[in-house]
Amino acid sequence: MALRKSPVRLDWVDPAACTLDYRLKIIGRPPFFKHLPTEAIEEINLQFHDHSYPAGQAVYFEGDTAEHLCLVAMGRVKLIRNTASGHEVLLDILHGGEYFGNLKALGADAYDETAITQADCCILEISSEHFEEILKRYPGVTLKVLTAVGKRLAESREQIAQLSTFTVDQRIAAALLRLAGKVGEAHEESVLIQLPLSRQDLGAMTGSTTETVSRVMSRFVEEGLIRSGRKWVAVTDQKGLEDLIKKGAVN
Amino acid sequence: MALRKSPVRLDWVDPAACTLDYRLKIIGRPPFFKHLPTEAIEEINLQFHDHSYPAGQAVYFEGDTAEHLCLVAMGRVKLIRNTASGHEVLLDILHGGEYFGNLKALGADAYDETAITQADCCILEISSEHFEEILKRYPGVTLKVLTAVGKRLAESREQIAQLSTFTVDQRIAAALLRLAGKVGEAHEESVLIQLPLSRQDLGAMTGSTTETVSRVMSRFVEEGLIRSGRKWVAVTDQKGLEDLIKKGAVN
DNA sequence: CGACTTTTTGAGTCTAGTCAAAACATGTGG
DNA sequence: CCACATGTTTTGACTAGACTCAAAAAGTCG
Repeated sequence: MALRKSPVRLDWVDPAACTLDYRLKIIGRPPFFKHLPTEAIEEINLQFHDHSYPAGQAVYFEGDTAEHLCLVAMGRVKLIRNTASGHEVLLDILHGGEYFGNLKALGADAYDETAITQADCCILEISSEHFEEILKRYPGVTLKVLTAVGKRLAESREQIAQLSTFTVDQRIAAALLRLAGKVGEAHEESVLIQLPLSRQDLGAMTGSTTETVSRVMSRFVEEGLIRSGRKWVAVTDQKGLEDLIKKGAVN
Repeated sequence: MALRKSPVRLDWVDPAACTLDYRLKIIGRPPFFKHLPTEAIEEINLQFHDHSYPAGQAVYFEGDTAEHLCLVAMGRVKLIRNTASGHEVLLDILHGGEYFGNLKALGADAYDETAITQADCCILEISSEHFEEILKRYPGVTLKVLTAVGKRLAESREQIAQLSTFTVDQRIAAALLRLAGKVGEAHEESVLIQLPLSRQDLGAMTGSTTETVSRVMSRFVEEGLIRSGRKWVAVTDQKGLEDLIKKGAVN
């Protein structure tokens, strides 16, 4: 069921790709800027600096002083925590228009996770101070930021509940559905998850191991729930995966 | 090693206990009100209503329309999520001065967890609208709320990392240390966790089962790390528990 | 093609869950 | 104050899900 070549196609990122037009589009995406008029976005744009990162490079490390709020303009960014035991936990994968830097810029001192580019990226960064100025100038934004963070908190708690009660099968199914909903690209028979996703990544997302993920995914393929190859996955039977998650209810 | 009677003593709560003085003290505790002058606290106080709940009663349920932000004045409140599989996940246990209601009041529609009193409680509640008015009147508060929510997000992510990589032993040790730090009461040889805490509660906190928690705790008692009885725990060897958590590093 | 990475498969082990029953506490009412 | 009803904790035996280690197979890229 695996294709010869990965069907995942990420936009090629060259440093010049972040045109003014594109920057404005990206800055207008986060829920806390979306409602602002074009002039405001243009003004805010002046405070952002863009940086290009090749795939696999760190934007910042866990423990660094939290000086920036970042927006993914192009590419994909992984948020990772390294535990004392040397294990890697993949907290989230972000794509165009999503913010990170965890808003530590506001009050806390250090980043509590590492941000690594998963593909070539263009990242827009704003300093803590400039962001606070924006909050002062556009008071409505603060409340929206609060809502956005609240949403992330809710998601984290959902994740906690899942890790606490789901089997590995269910956690993997949930992760695939979440990613499909987020960066899914509809094809004839399936929804392609538009990012390079290895078994190891999935293991780190679900609190499992590469080998176990591999076994489970092979079974999912046999059962016709997904199609998958090296570093790519497509969901073919969304309802089937959802049923698998609910199935725990029988216990 | 178990005492005949639980050493945990919670203040008795009678409906009249929430005197004006006490209310003002509690309202001044959350990080987002702490910095306000007395007059402001007094004004804010007028928007809060107090409610008494006997132990084991729900303040609100998961899915209810999120209409209130709450403060624990007296007693203890458990934040719980019920999964589709019928399992209970204990997200947090709150005590005097801590807020809950998850700030859904700001933007989102429904509570995403159930709040149940673990002991007799006095809860201060404020409506969504009144809270928003306060945010407008005291602009600095919004930013502090944001910081507070950000902190909870960071804690949740820590929790995710722990669930993903820790063994049950380590998760239980971490939970005990967290609770000891939060509601711990120093005694000669130990730190008593000042709340009624059953093995089942600990199971729900650590994504484990009553039986497993019981076995692990018995071992902890043997090893002199804790002392425990029916619905109470005291940490006797904090460093021992910390070592246990770090021990994963050997893997 | 050949070096490298990722994925798969296999066998063995162990942690933690399940089910069932006993032991223990606690509070109640006689 | 004792006996009973109830809820909590402990213990035991068994099972199974998932991890570990090791090696082979399959993709990918220069």
